[in-house]
Amino acid sequence: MRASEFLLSTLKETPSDAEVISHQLMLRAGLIRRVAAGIYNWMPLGLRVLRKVEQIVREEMERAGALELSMPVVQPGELWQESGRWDLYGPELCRLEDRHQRPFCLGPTHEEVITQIARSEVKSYKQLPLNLFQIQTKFRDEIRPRFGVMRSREFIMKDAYSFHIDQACQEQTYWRMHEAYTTIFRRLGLDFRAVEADTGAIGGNHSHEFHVLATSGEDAIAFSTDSDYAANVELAPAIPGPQEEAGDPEPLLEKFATPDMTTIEDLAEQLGIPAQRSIKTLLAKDAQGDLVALVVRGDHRLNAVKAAKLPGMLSPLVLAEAAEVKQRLGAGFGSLGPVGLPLRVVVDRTAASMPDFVCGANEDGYHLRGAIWRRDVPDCEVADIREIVNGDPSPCGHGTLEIRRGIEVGHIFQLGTKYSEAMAATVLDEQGRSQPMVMGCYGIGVTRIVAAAIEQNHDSKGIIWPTAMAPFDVAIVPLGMDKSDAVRDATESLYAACEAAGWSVLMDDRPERPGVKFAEVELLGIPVRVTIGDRSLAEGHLEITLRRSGETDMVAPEKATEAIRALLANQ
RNA sequence: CGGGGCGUAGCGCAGUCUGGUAGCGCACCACACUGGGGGUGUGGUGGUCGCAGGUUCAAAUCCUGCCGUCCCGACCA
Repeated sequence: MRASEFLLSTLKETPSDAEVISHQLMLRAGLIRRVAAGIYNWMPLGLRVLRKVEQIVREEMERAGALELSMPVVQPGELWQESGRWDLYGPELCRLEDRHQRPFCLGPTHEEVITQIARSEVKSYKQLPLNLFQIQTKFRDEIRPRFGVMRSREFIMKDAYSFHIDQACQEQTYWRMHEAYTTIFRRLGLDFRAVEADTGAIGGNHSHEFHVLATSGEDAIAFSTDSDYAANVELAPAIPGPQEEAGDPEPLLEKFATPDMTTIEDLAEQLGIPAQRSIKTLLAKDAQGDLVALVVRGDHRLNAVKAAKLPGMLSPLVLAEAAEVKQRLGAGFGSLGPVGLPLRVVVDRTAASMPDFVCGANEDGYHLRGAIWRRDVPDCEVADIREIVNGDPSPCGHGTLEIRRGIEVGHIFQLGTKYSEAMAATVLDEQGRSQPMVMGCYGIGVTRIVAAAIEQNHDSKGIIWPTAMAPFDVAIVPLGMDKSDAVRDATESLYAACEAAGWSVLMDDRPERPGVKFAEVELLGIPVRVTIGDRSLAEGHLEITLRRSGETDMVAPEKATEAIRALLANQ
């Protein structure tokens, strides 16, 4: 590709409405342009990247035995009513009517359509298992689209759905997809982790999210320093440290005045009580609307996902209102404690291992010290309800947990028979009995991958593409091409040689100054740059510069393609 | 959905408080110089000042309504 024939729409300045680095760089490099909130054009340069990602995803899905198909973006409301999601999905589902006032929606996902396909095409267990995928535009009317294509309303997703006669077969495909995803992200050249995730409302034995690690990620994930264990922090079990020795003699329970102190920080700052020596008591509602006390150590946070899974609790977790607490218990939020509390009390395992503790006295302006679980709160339940923190022992038994941030780019889970039952997608088994098909579902955020890759791979000059995703493999930057026949000849012959070698090449044949060309190639993040100028040509070589390291090699023109091949293979 | 910010040329912004009929930098076009890191000069193109209504002799500026867009928040006691 000659730059003079391409649409390079780079910006020197950062658009003011872009906050995160990937969004800024995607706009500056001219990969995308905004059309409306959360809706973007993919410009020629950006589309090249997108297509590369899609192609790798497609190849690995096919290698793993999945078949590509294409389902519509516009879907009949009827199908969604059948699955029950027409009423459940909420305003994220963009609904519309056709000219006959029939309900339709823009597909935020395709379970309904795929299930309809399966029930009409698959009649026998002999046709199973079946794994179908598409790379398709989705629309989710997000409350708050943000971060460019990272959380946009219209986006491209690879979604695959598998159908099975039983759970065991589904598990096999599940792990095959796990492997395929691992290969995909490795081929893309991304630093990623597969992490155990919440199986959510649908259930199933497993669910894994694939995260690209980046400090700007929206999700927190925990992983072991010494093993492959990794989990979403929502899910990772919090293991108490070694049990502390009880004081001897046992401390006495003692009430003391704490005027205007209603937070753990107040106690720490004003009375010097370390947060690790106090506990905090939160109140949530159970399914009957009764209050339940949830207790964690002062320096820990409640994990709402874990707490919601306690027997009898509302899910998602609902915390109590201040007014109700005041009325029921006669004390404000900041003065609560488990001692003598006439409620069900659930204590986090780590808090329960404290030999004694400081807590609210259930009376405004007072706290208790010297409280001991066994003696003062004999009827409490103990459970894992806190958020893990850096340095917690790993649940796998090896090493400690480290928390890092990630961008979710893939998610695989087990659907069971939720949709096949709702939509009567059944097959006959070996005994001739009708069975709902067991389903799995596997998604990859294709457009999000592009942004995530930039979050992870950039510097002050711009994007640094992993080679597999780069819009061009090689940039040829001739200097003074219009003035020098030597430069022109060397450039044209290298261009032809690179094309012949099968690389995609951007040849900057524009009459721009060198600084402009260099800055642009660096902003675009093309992995290898070949600079051709009279100066170095006179000394018998071309300059080959790597985007990532900035290193430059001097190479004889006839050895150039060989050198480029080696560099591309190494990137 | 709640709170806040912003809307003036393709991009970044000033001008708004204190009303007088629109400006700067970048980009773009032409020419000249320059020619290995976003160069210099001269001359240009481009704007219903988000939209609608109101106040006024006069509105980018004041008032009202609407729209768009971005950010923050939506469990921590």
